[in-house]
Amino acid sequence: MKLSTKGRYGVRAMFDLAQHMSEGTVSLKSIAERQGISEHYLEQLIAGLRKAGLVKSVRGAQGGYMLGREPEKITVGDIIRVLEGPIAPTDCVSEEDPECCSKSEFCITRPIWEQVRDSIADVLDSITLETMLQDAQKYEAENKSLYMYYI
Amino acid sequence: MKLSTKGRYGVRAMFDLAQHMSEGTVSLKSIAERQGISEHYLEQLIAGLRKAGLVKSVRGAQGGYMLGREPEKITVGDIIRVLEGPIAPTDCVSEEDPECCSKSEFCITRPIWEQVRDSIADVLDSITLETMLQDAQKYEAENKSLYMYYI
DNA sequence: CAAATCCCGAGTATTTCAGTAAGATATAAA
DNA sequence: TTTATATCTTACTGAAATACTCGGGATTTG
Repeated sequence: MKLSTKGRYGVRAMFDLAQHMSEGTVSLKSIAERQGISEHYLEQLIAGLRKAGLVKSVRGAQGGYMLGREPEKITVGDIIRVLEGPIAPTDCVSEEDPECCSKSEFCITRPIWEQVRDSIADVLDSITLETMLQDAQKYEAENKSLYMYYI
Repeated sequence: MKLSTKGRYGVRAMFDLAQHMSEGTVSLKSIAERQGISEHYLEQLIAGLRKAGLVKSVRGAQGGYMLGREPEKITVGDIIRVLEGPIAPTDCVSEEDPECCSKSEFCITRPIWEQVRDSIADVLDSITLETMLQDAQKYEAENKSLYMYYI
């Protein structure tokens, strides 16, 4: 029941992009440096985010990435689903095409995993990049400015 | 963010034990057969459950296993924690000794993983073997008796 | 004693994770 | 037009986890 680095790095990279929205495009290199993530590895993750429309890219010199849409329209759930796959504590309750065990019409444990799935999805879908930006501003206003993103 | 077979098999085995409480001890072989789980593999899982006090064992012929305490005092969360470790979508918010990234006093993403952890724990801790037995009885009363446990 | 049963440690094939490496393609600036 | 700066793409790799299998030892009942 652990998130892999894909999901965690992905959320940090997307938040980094949200923080630097005003700069137009942001290079992968600068994100990787600020976040302490391998550049090549982040490249693979962001490729998925781009295909899903969560980021846009501009090639060539002075190119880079930017958010695919407004930060209030991107949830943590969106990012996690792209990078970790559909939310599913088990295959039989996957958000997309659940692989039900054909042997059973009824399973005593399935409702449990469904509840787990829904409670995770509720949390992740309730948090947008915009709410994260607001939280960050709150912390800064309280002079607790020493937050970082190394997870 | 997937449960492994350890947790899933473990919950099924414990529920099986709960269903056969009246029989005194239940052999590993009979649980494995009913649940369609490898006997040797289940042996390893139940060893952990025994060390945690969730099941008791009786050695020798006619021996077997039984619940370590009343089914209303055993939650799905208890079982999952033994077999999958502390609930923790990331190491930095683990239920036991979280490994915080020393680089940061404050992290914008940690509160998110804390919320995820707590929502999972709330679900798993709210369900006991007793509530599962009651659910099973309800289904049987409705003649929907074809439930199975193969996940 | 023999059979049934729990107990214990080691080995193993497969998959996933978390990258690394190498090069192709596109564009802005000199 | 060349060069530097970027994104894009595919392939490879070492380490760890997963989901078992295998072999044998200890304990109790009939």
